[in-house]
Amino acid sequence: MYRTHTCGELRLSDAGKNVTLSGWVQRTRKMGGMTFVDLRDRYGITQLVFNEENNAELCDKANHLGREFVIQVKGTVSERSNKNKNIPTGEIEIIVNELNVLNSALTPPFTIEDNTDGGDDLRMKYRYLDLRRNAVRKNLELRHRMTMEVRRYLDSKGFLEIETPMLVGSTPEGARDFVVPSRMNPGQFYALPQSPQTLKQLLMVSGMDRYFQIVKCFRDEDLRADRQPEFTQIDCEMSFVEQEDIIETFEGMAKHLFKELRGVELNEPFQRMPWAEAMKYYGSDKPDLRFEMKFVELMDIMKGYGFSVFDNAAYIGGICAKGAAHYTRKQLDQLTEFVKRPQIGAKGMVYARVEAGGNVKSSVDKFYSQEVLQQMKAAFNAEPGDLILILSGDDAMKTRKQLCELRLEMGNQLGLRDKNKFACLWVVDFPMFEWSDEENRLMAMHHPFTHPKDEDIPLLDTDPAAVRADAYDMVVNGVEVGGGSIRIHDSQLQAKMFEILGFTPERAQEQFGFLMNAFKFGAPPHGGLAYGLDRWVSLFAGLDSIRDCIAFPKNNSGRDVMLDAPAPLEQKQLDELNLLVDIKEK
RNA sequence: GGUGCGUUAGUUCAGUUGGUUAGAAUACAUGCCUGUCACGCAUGGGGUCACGGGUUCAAGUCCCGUACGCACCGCCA
Repeated sequence: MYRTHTCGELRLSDAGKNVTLSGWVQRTRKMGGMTFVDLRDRYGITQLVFNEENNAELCDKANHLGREFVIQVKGTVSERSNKNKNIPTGEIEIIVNELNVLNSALTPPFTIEDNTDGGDDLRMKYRYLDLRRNAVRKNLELRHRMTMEVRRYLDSKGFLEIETPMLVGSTPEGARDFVVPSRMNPGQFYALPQSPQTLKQLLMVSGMDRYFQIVKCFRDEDLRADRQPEFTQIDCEMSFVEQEDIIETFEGMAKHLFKELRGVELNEPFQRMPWAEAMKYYGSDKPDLRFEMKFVELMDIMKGYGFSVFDNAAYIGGICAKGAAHYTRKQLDQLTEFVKRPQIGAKGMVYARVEAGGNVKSSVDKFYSQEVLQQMKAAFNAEPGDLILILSGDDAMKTRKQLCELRLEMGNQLGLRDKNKFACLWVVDFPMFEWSDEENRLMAMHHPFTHPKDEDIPLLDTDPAAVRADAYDMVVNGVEVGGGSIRIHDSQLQAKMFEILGFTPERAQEQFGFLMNAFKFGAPPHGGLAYGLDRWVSLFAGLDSIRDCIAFPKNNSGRDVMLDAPAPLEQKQLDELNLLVDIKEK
């Protein structure tokens, strides 16, 4: 038997027991004739003691243990004379009488400790060592508990977990597909699913009624800190439901997760905000509502006083940072530099401080009387000590996005984005379509199976860009943690949708005929939602990157540096698949 | 497809205006130390300054290119 206990479970009440432990050597400390060894496994650390006076040979053996050696020891649990209050096993230690080295180990390339000296790249290359560290292991444990709670909650609501295939057909809309060549069907390709969207809709046609799946999805797009080419969705679909039923079910699940995994009781219904309002007041479809700092539009107040930047603008708007009037000229210049960065793209920034007496002192005083500035102050409900920051531009949507960046930056600087505070929100009434300059046509904002709002259906013929959808996103702390919609279940309406999206009837039939045909055989009204598991875990663990909650993630270039994938195929494999590789010169 | 930052010891980093033998911490090895737990002390080994080219009497340092890493924009139904 390799062990009678783990390295995290022995306590003072176990004193006197003879035990066998196995694990990794965290570190050794030699104190003259005594040697202490910290033995680690995923449950904790237990201190081993070797004493030259008792057994010189054994102590010498312990002195030659290296970091990360795998050992087994037998000994007696003993109360420590000097207790360590920092670890759960700190009141006891093992007086060792037998030591077996099960495996030696090379010196690891970085220290296996909470505060490792290893950089990201190195830790990814030796991810199996990185996973020995508490920080990363805890994230995987949280992920496990989350999937267990998801299953428990959905099972209690009558959902069936059903697997859908990983080898499916490529679809034209949406992200690029990862494709898989078929050996048995020369020249033909599968694609890995971007999501099981159409399959889960077919399960509704099958009468499965309530489906879920914790499922890998694949998108061949560039990566970000919060985007991996393969990621995990909690994918759900329900029949005979309206938007309200789905929101109720999955708000319930969110509350369940908050309670079980974070100990946070959310009793109030989540805030709802139409998409148009989110864009108008926060410049984003995923506003961070941990802090207010709503946009105030100033066109009526500040246009027409000879300040040409504002006079020529299509949008003037600002935010009020409570109590930030103490910002120095240098700090304000840095904020101006921030909004002028190319990826944000503002031309400049106007600021105004509300002074102790209530006077407003702005960077554009020579254009505006105190009277106008007071009107502006009133529009913000600003008080003495507040700082007002204003952006303008000739494109309202772009300027709002710039203001959104500024708002988030001010939230950061003023410490308003506390990782232990949670602001949950449903963004609803998304537009059905958005214009694509690249494609020069309307594209589905959510996906082409989304049901338009009933009252907007007449607009499909007259003004499709104004049509709103029965689509909704859940946003927590400015992170889109999930989204879904009511689906079209009528083959006629679905055909019309493809027409608006620029599909010919033939092409729609070819790509999505399986779905439209299925709808002719009695499709129930249905809808659903998908949560991003990686993002939920990151949110609960307070991570900056979803990589930290994925056991073996890809790097920024989509590479697995541990496996060194992707890699070229051998010619034999290419031949078998009838593939020719022809890399174009750049 | 694009922008920014980075690449120096096993690791994390410093390296001044271009100027002698490239440093620190940590890790590693050896020795001392009988209650440590980030132990302490001493000694030691360890460098293709990412790669290629250029400027210069002289390049870790300046310039150009390439590769790789990170963040972001585009992209992500």
